[in-house]
Amino acid sequence: MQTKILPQGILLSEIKDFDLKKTLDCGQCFRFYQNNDGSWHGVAGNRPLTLYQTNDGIMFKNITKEEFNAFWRIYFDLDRDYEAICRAFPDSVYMRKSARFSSGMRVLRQDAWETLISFIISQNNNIPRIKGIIDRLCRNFGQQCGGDFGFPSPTVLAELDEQDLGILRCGWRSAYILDAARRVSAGEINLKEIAKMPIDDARKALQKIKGVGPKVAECVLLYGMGRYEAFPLDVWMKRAMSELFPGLEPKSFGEYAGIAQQYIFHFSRCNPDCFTKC
DNA sequence: CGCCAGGCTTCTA
DNA sequence: TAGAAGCATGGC
Repeated sequence: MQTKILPQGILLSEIKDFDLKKTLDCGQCFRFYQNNDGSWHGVAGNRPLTLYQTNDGIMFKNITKEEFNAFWRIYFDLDRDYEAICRAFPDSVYMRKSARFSSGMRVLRQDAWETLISFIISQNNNIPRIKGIIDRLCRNFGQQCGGDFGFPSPTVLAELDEQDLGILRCGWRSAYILDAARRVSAGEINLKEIAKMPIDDARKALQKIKGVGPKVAECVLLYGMGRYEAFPLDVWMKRAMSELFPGLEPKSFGEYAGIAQQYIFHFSRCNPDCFTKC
């Protein structure tokens, strides 16, 4: 991996396994959108970013090398060798198909709070609407940063009530958002502590929040706490496990099971005919 | 228009 | 303690 400082920003080259579309459009984050010119724009926390793929590599527009190294390099998990991780996955036809189909996708290291709220919103919902609700959440209650809006803090949301959240049009999820905000804001739930706990303790701690069950907790651990052994099982993954990986369980996929999960999720969503028709 | 969405809580047997 | 109903909203 090499970085070059150019007038437009930081150009990242000689990087293996980094595909922007697969990474930003696979249902792990909800704040990035593709522009008409093919570039991507989004916000993580309070940091906006525009980036695009060129013949020479990936351009991170208008940022300093310091910001790249201190934040985006970690966010995009650029120091991990995905090829080596793939070699350690179980020897299975559908594992190989999933890894090949999804190659270039990286599992992001997002903020735990933002991930918690995002996946509370995601339940029994579809991705376009999830993105819309999160956009309204940030526009109405987030801090303005340039032309964008950051993700609102727990303390800001904890002061609101269900009427205030009506503007989100997120239905019954607003009670869950408020419960999470109040507990985190009060220190009753400490996300930094939870991130370091043994994983079963962390799961239990997260599920104390209203509206957080096994699936949402697993997503927070994987996408928001860098716990790569976490393995979210949604309806698609449950089906994939029983039909494509009979006899295997999350643990069978090892230390980086979460990456395997993301590959399999993407593969099976894009190829629903891989399941036996009945 | 009707079905369904990266589930969870609550109710019922 | 397992299984199903109910949940608000809108994308397709």
